[in-house]
Amino acid sequence: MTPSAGPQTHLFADMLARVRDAAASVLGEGTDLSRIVVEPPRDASHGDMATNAAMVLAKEAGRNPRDLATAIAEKLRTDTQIDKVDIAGPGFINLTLKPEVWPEALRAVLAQGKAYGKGTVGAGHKVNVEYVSANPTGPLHVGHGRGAVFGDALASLLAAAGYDVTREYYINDAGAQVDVLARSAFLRYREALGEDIGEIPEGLYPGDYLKECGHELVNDYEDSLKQMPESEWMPIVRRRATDMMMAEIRNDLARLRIVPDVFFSERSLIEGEEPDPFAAEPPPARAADIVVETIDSLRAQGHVYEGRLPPPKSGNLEDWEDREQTLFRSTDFGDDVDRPLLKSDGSYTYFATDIAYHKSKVDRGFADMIDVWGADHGGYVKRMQAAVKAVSGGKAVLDVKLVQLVRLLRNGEPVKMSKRAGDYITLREVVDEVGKDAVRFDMLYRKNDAVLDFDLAKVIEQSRENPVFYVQYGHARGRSIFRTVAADMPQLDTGAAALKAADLTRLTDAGELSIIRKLALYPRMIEAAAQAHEPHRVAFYLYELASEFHAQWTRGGKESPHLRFIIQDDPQTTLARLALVQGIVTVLASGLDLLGVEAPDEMR
RNA sequence: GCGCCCGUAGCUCAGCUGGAUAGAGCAUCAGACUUCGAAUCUGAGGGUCGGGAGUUCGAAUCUCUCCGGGCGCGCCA
Repeated sequence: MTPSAGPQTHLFADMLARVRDAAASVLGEGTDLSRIVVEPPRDASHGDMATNAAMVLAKEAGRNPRDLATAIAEKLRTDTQIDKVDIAGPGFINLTLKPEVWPEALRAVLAQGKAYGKGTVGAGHKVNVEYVSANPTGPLHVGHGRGAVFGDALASLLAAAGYDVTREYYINDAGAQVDVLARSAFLRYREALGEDIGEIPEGLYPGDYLKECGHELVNDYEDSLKQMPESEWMPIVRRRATDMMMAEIRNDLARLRIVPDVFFSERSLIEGEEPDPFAAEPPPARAADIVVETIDSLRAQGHVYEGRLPPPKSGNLEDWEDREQTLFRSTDFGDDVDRPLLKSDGSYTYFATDIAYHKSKVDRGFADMIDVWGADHGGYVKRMQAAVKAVSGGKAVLDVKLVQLVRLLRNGEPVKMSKRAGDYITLREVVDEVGKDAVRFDMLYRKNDAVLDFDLAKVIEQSRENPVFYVQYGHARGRSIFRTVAADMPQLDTGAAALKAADLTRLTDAGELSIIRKLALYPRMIEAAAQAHEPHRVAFYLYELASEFHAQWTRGGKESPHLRFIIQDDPQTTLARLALVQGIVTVLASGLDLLGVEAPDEMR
C-alpha cells in the first residue's frame, strides 16, 4: 500500500493499520485494537507520527507499557516506510517516516485533485440531516441561519466522508401557528380589497411581508373569499400563505448556498397532502393519516397507553388539568417521563406528528439521522431519541445537534428585536449586508454548542482580521503565484502533468515539509470531523493551513530569498514549490467548498 | 426541584473522542514592505483549564459534588 493508493486510504489510516498489525502480531489475534490512535505528535521533534498503542494495550496484556512498546517497536522497525522508531515518555511510540514518504503524500494531493480528502468511512451508509425546519410563518432570522449553515456544512462533510446524505427541511405547516398566519394573510387580503383594517390585532403576525399575499389572493379570488366562512377560506389562504413563505425561505437559503434535497410537509403526514410542494416528481400516494398509523403500530407493540401524568414542574399550573390521556411510554427508552400524543381538543401534539415524521425517515432507509435544532428545544431531545428507538426497533440512531443562539450586535451593542412588533432583522438582511461567505465562515468557526456573538459592524470593518478573509487570501495568494510565474517564466510548463512529475525531493525546507505534513492530515481531519459531526474542525484546519502558507511566503522575503516559491534561474526548484502551492490551493479550495465558502482567485 | 448545555490568557475561542511542556486570534509592547500580493509575517508578556474530591501509567477531556451562567420542564413548534 502506498499513500497514493487512492481515496480509500491516507497516510494516517495506513499507518494505523500497520501499527495494529504490529500490535496483533505481538499480542495475538483477538486483541481489542480499537483504542489505538495514530496522530501527529504535539512536538515535531518527536517525529512524524505517534501512537498510544502500548499504553492502551498494556493493562489487558498484563505488561508494562514501555516493555510492550519495545516489542511493538521492534515489529515496526521492519516496516519499509518507517525510518526511525523511538519510545518516549510513558510508552509513546514515535515514528519517523522515510523521507520519500512526504513527496509521495504531496503527489497524492496533486493526483487526486478535488477528490483528495474524500473518504470512505461512510460508504454504504445513508444519513438524513434535518435542519432549519422553521415555521413558515415569517422570514428566517439569524438563529435559523446558523442552524441552516451548520446543517448544510455537516451534510457536505458527511458526503465527503463517503456517506449517502440527504438534506431535509421539515415544514411545520400543520400547527395552530400556520392558522394564525392564514388569518393574518386574510386580513391583508381584506386590506388589498380596499378595506380599512386598522391596527393588526394582538396575536396575529403584523409584518408587511403578508401584504403581497393579500394582493395575490385578490388577483386570484377577487372578493369571493370574503363571502366564505373561515372553515372554507382557511385551507385556501393557509396553503397560499405557507407556499409563499416557503418560497421566501427557499430564496433566503439559496442566498446562503443552501439547497435542501427534500422539503417534508408536516401536514402531509396528517392529511395526505403532497409531502413536498417543490418536488420535481409527484410524490407517491400516501395513506390518509400516517400519524394514526404510527401511533397504532406503537400501541400494538405496547409503547402507547392511556394514563395520567404528574403535574408539570414549571410552576405554571393555570391550564393544568389532571386527566387520562394517550401517552407514549418514552421512559422505556431513556426519557424522564412519558409523553402525551394528543392535546385535549383531540388534535395531535407536535411530538406525535414528529414521531410519524421520523418513522418516515426510518421507512425511507435511514438508520443514521441527525437533527439540527435550536438550543431552546434541548428538552425535546430525549423523547425524540426514545421515539426513534421505538419506531425503528432500536435499529436507527438519532443524533441531535443543538445550535446555540446568535446574539446579533452592532459595534458591541445588541440589536433590538421584537418578533411580536414585527421589527426584527432578517437573515436575508444580514446576508445582504455582510455577504454569504462571512456569514457562513463566522458561524462555522465555532462549535455548535457555543453561544455566538455576531457583530455586523465588526464582520465588515475588521475584515482584515476576519478569519474568512485570511483563508480566502491564502487561496488567492496561491493562485497569484501561478499568474506571476506565467509572466516571469513563460517558458516553464506549470501544467498539472508537469507539477505531478516535479522533483519533490527538492522540498527540504522545514516550513515546506511542515506544510506537506499538514496537507497529509487533511483526509484524517475530514474523517474525524465527519464522525464527530463537527464541521467547525474544517474551518480551524483551513485557518491553520493558510497560516503556515502565509508564514512560508514571508520567509521568502529579503532575509531568505532562496525560499521564494519562484526562483527565476532554478526551474526545477520552482516547479517543486509550485507543486506545493498547488497542493495548498487544492486543499484550501476543497475545504472552503465543504463550508460553502468561495475560494477566490484574487481579492484585490 | 429535575434534565440538558456551557465555564480554558484582559476579550473571543480551539484543544483532534484520555496523551508528552494547555494553543490561536483580538488587545498591549517591540520589529519586517525599492517583496512571488503587508487582507501578510517575526518576537515578547499574559493561565489555580470555575472550586474540590475521585477513576489510572496519564484528566481541560471521564465520574461525583459544590459555585456561576444559559435553555427546557402536557395541549408552542
